[in-house]
Amino acid sequence: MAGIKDVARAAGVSVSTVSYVLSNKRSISAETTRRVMDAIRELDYTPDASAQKMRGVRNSIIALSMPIRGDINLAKYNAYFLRTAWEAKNAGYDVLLLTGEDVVGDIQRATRSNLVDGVVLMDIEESDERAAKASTYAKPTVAVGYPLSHDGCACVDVDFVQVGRQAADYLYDRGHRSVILLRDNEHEYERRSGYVVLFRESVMDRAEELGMSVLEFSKTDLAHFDAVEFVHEMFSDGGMATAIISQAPASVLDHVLKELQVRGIRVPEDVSVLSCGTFLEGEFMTRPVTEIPVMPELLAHKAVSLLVDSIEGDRGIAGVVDLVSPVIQERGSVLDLAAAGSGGRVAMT
Amino acid sequence: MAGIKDVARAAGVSVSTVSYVLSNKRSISAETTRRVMDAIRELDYTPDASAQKMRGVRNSIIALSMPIRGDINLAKYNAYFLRTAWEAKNAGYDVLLLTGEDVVGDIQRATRSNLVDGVVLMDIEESDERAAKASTYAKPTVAVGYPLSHDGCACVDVDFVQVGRQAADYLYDRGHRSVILLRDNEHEYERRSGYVVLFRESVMDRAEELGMSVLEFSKTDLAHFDAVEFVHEMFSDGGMATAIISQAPASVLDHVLKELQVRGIRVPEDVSVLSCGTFLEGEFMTRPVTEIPVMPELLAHKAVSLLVDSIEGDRGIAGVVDLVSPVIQERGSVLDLAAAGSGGRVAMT
DNA sequence: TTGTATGCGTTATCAC
DNA sequence: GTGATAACGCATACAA
Repeated sequence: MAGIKDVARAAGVSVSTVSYVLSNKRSISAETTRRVMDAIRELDYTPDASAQKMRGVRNSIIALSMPIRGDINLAKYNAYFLRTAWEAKNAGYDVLLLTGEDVVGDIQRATRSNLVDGVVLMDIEESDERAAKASTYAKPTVAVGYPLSHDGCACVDVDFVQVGRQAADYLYDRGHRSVILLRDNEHEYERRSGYVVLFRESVMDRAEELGMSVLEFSKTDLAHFDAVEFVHEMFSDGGMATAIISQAPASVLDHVLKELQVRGIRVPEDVSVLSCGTFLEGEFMTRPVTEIPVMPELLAHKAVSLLVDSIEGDRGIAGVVDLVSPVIQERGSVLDLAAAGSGGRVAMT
Repeated sequence: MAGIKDVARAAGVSVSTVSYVLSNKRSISAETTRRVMDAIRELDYTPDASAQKMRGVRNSIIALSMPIRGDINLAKYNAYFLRTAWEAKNAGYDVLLLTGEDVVGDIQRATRSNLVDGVVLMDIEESDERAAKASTYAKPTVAVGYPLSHDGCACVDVDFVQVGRQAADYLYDRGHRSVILLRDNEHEYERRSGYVVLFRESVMDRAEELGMSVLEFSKTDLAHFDAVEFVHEMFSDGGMATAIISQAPASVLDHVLKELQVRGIRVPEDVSVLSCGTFLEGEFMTRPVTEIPVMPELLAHKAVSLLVDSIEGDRGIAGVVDLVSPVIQERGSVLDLAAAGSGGRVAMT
């Protein structure tokens, strides 16, 4: 490959002139500029990235750590991953993928060797080793998620406590006094209670404050979930519940919708459905479901912005936490009992 | 960050000694080695990647170009993408993601600036600009796919001509003389005829040689596909066909399976189904379908191996084409008419 | 407006 | 077995 010296020779100038033409850091005569640019084109010259970096020029590469687990939800995963990659590129950064086994080691290596300028941690669990060891990384780090230990990095996540409150309030305001909570599968509860558990507790607390009864149903392991049993249990138990708050994956929820349909139970006329902490967009659903979704685009944007700010402003972001307020996505699967009861026909929200 | 000089000072040796301790390129006394290693640990020293690269040490980074199109099939996509990332890491390489708009420019920049050691092109179309311009990249390049112009890069793909022949032969050998070809959607035909069209032509050619009749059905655009119409048309047209060769996405094929089920048409007793060029593993199917799949793992492995060989052996691979032979995946959806007709009960394959 | 010289952190050559 | 130092390609302070 042609180097800056070759360009200089071809253009009949010194190397510094070539460098300055490229960086615009001092004025160069039009004639010289032209000759240099011609030589650059002629030789297909591209500055060597390593040499530039050694002179303190930024890499513009961020590491994206995304462990490949067996049980990931691809749709949700991609929503985060693709969007983060997009945001990074949009901010002028390339993305170095870190998917290895030795996650922490890889990140340490990539940051300490100055390979990357910053790190984004994806698919965060409650006890996330990557986040816990963030202070050992040599570059600013942002976690998309809210792990327990996060001293060394910034965190960006949906405020799941608010999601819980909002879910309870939303149903209460529409006249619901008895609901069923279809929990995420137990595996998730064990692993990433970070948000799964926060949400549950928040729902329960708020419901108690409001005097709303909540029945929990938790046998939602994807492989063994039995929608028939769920619907049966739900309606046999006094049949009090007027709404389902679902925290389960789209496929599980859809099984429930199908079973309801089979049994002639209408949504939302006979039972309302509200999905929380999910990302139903793009999933196939028997019918649209009102949801308080996680926000991949927003979180990805915030994470990358925060990181880039830190990189370019040389500001530390360790310990920063940005919890974004949930936004309900109405899709007509929740009935307003108050309105419906007060005369007119069913009022969808 | 601590540099090699700091380590040298801390260990009371010269920088070259430190370097040699790390590289094992000359014998160092045990005592010196110990002192140096201690200092390295003490200072958390990691060599600077750029400085190393300037001295000719390889980066161990490969670029992975994967354009994010709106209509990608995520499951299939991920199978390729994740596997390629895995293979790369396994070969000791990090992966730099290139998802931008200006694909060719990005690859040129990344290769010419020595940012990466090689390039893998994913999701190749028939007329793929990235592949066509591969000779302008400064590093070896492998395309996973088989584009028309590929002078500058190596190509790795399934041999779709063989897939077509094999599909025809497979059904013919089992007594089928009249089949329906459920084509991939027209959009794919326009865009990536690279393999979609190759396959179709091969099926048609081979069928003609064998004297097997093939009826084409092509209204398979995901959004508008009408399984009811398809099944109706299929069985109203004289009802000759005993098998379906499907080139359609999993979701489309599954609609067909469901419709067949609804109409009481059994698979494979009443009609056989063979899916080609798909990747049904992991997709939800009403019933298992015998398939001649694309081979993400194998192709990813071949692509990365080829690339790494080229990088580490400094061998050129431009123009190399590796077309792998298809392997049929039997899942009992094709009936052996010959065996079934010759006495015994249905023989599944 | 342009050229010369230095140094970034490392590896490898040469000297001891 | 170990140390001093040139060179990698570039950006910039300093000269002119």
